[in-house]
Amino acid sequence: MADGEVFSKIYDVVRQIPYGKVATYGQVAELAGNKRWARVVGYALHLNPDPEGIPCYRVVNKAGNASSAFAFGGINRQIELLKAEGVQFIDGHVDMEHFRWNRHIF
DNA sequence: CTGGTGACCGCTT
DNA sequence: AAAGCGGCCACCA
Repeated sequence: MADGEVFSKIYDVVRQIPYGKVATYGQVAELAGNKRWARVVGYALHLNPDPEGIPCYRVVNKAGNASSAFAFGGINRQIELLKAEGVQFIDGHVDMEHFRWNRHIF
């Protein structure tokens, strides 16, 4: 599988996101290898080949706001799922100050 | 086959 | 300090 090596890493990183935490596209991209892949991360999640194994709803932009193109039944659905995990929201955006996945880069 | 886009972010000036 | 631009991957027309 020479094609999709980056995608595989992105999916792997997203799967490593713990329960009750959220990660940003840039952070996932950075953990995947390069920060510039943030855009690729968005596309990778857009494909979302395994929504059950890849909690793309735990991935939000740096602003802490969910993507407007969320396709899980509505943008609200993602917020509801995150709230169900205990993630706090401030004025409609995630409290990145305390719920951002604090993971250090290898 | 080529061009352009997309759920984004960091860096440079 | 603020604003603007580019960049990487894969898929569609």
